[in-house]
Amino acid sequence: MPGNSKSKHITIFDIADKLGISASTVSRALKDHPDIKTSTKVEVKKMAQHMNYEPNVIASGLRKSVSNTIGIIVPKIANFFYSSAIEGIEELAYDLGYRVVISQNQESFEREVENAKAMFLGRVDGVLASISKQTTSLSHFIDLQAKNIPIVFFNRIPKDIEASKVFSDDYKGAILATSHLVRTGCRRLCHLQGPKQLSLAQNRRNGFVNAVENYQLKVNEDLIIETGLEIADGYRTMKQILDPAKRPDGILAFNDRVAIGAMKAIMEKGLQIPGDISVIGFSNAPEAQIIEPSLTTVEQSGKEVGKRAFKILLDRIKDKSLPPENYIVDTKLILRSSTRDYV
Amino acid sequence: MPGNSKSKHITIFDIADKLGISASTVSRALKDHPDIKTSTKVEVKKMAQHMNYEPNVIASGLRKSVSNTIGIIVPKIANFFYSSAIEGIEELAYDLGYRVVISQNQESFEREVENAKAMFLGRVDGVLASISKQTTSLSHFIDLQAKNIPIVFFNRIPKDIEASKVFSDDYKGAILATSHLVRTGCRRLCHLQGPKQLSLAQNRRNGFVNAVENYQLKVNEDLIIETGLEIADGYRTMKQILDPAKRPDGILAFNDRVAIGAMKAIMEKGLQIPGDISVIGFSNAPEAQIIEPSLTTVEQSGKEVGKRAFKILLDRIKDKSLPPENYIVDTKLILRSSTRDYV
DNA sequence: GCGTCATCCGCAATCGATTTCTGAATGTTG
DNA sequence: CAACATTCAGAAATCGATTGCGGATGACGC
Repeated sequence: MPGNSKSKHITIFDIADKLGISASTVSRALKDHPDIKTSTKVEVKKMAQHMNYEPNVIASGLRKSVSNTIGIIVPKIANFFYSSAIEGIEELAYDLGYRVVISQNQESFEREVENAKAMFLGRVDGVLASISKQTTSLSHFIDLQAKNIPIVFFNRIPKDIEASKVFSDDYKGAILATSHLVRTGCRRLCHLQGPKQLSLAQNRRNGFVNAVENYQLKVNEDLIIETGLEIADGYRTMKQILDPAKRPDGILAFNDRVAIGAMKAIMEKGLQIPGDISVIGFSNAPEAQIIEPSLTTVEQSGKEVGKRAFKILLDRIKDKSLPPENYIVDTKLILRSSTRDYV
Repeated sequence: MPGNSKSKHITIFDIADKLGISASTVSRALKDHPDIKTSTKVEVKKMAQHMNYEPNVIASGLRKSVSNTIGIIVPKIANFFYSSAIEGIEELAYDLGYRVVISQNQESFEREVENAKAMFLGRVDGVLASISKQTTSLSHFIDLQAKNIPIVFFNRIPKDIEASKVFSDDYKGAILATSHLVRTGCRRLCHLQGPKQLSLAQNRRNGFVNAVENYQLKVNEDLIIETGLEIADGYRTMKQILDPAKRPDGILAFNDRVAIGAMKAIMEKGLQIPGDISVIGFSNAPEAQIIEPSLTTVEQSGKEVGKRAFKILLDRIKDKSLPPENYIVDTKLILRSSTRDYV
């Protein structure tokens, strides 16, 4: 318990009084302003330390109109990809003295609009956002930009907006995965596609289609089916196409959870994975290693995406005139047991 | 694009000028101060809306010395329990106009101390914290309290501190789980115990021991083994006790991940779950439903814990004189396929 | 001895909202 | 119509740090 901590905060005035100098000198001394001579600086710093001075970032922020805070908008925090991304962002931000405030849109457009507004009210210095699956209009983000708050979109990115974007190479990932299915003997390929509005769903689909065509195989439109994001969605959708006559022998799912749902449906039918049907997911979520057989999947590092997005945002906070920048985080295929070996 | 949005923020002075009144009147009118007559209030509010005025929370916070921000310290965001807790907290906080800033201690004591300090610097109105597994000293939290910042600990709670605490009923959960093992025929019971410093590990252990004793069974100290938090820990530890002579027939693991590691080790040996060995986890993480056989586990709702903790914190932010309050969130056993049915 | 500079530091304004103090205008009562 | 109460609203101080401008001091040259 050092000294007289009267629950009152120490200010630069307190230091100034103690030293018989002015607050402005204290302020300058503390930040090594050249106008202040070294001996004074030393004295001030010593006293500041002695008095346990901690600058009030609120006051400083008011004056400088910065908050040293960045805002994150994600669909749902309790989702491995997003919590990983946040983890990555927080790590970097923390070391640079930035605070990270979080809000979730819960896949709701209205909520996302509110989130964006709250970010403005909170005077964040910049925003990292992943849009909800409902989002079509972007005016809430454009408003933010108009107020000179830089935005970097990550993972779930909107198309029609001039802004920096960071996302995984879904297209390449889908190509890799689909090619692997073909090269390990699959011929009737199926894609359990994600919500159409999401550009990453489109990219995965395009990768799938192009890879199939590359191998001179027929793209069976009946086997490209839009589904949801959850295990139940994969399960339900898969059940519909397990009819022996038309069933696929290789599946690229929109994500790992959908893949797992599909696997459950397949195994329930008594079919073998990968013997009868190979399955590949997307994300490399923790569940992918748990399911039996373990799930071959396209790895997307949420942490890496988050970090990249943060770096790009930081540059734009420091220099608002920088043009938008896109960054595509590499993906790779993680081979596990839900696909066959090469023949 | 409404009007002249010169990227300059609208202030109460701008409104005052436009209306030919003073800023103080605007301030009062906007918050329905009785000194202001209704007609003025209406005018001011209309103009505020018209000019797209948004109060500057930084400035208001500086004056009122509040930040409408609460801080959360967790070990790791990308962990289902914590991300669920944060999700719950954020939901409540958002609707009440509180911002949520997050930092993770990464299971490091030093980092936690820094986190706590950063919370103070950021002038948060209150803190929700889960301590790292390394934490023994608590002076960083006591400092925070001394500065009049209320703290509510959740889940990972320290013992020796006068503060509000919210945690799951680990003791009861362990009793329920252990009793279930006994009642479904297990006789040689094993507990893969979590890090000793964590009080929740102690509570689970105590529940386990007491339940075993309740059934007049012998508590085999060799089968109470301290392990880590991860799949690999469960796997490694389990392997050591699969010696046919001494192997257990029922296991209560510290958490689901440890349980899953243990299951992998058991199945690798060719043993049946639950035929030869029953396994119960703790948490009801998403992985518990994925593993085959699906894992019987003690459910702990991170969301519920987070919400409770936030409510208690909020009360203490509003009235700093409130005494500490403890809340124990109920747990229940989720029966799945890693345990036998009743005979 | 006086002007010129450089060095060092303080005054006061500023950021935007809030709040205390104060006073003017209006209304009420005898 | 005087005396007093009530209503309403402005001026200015405040929160704490920052910063443009300028004052004070001393060194130096001519």
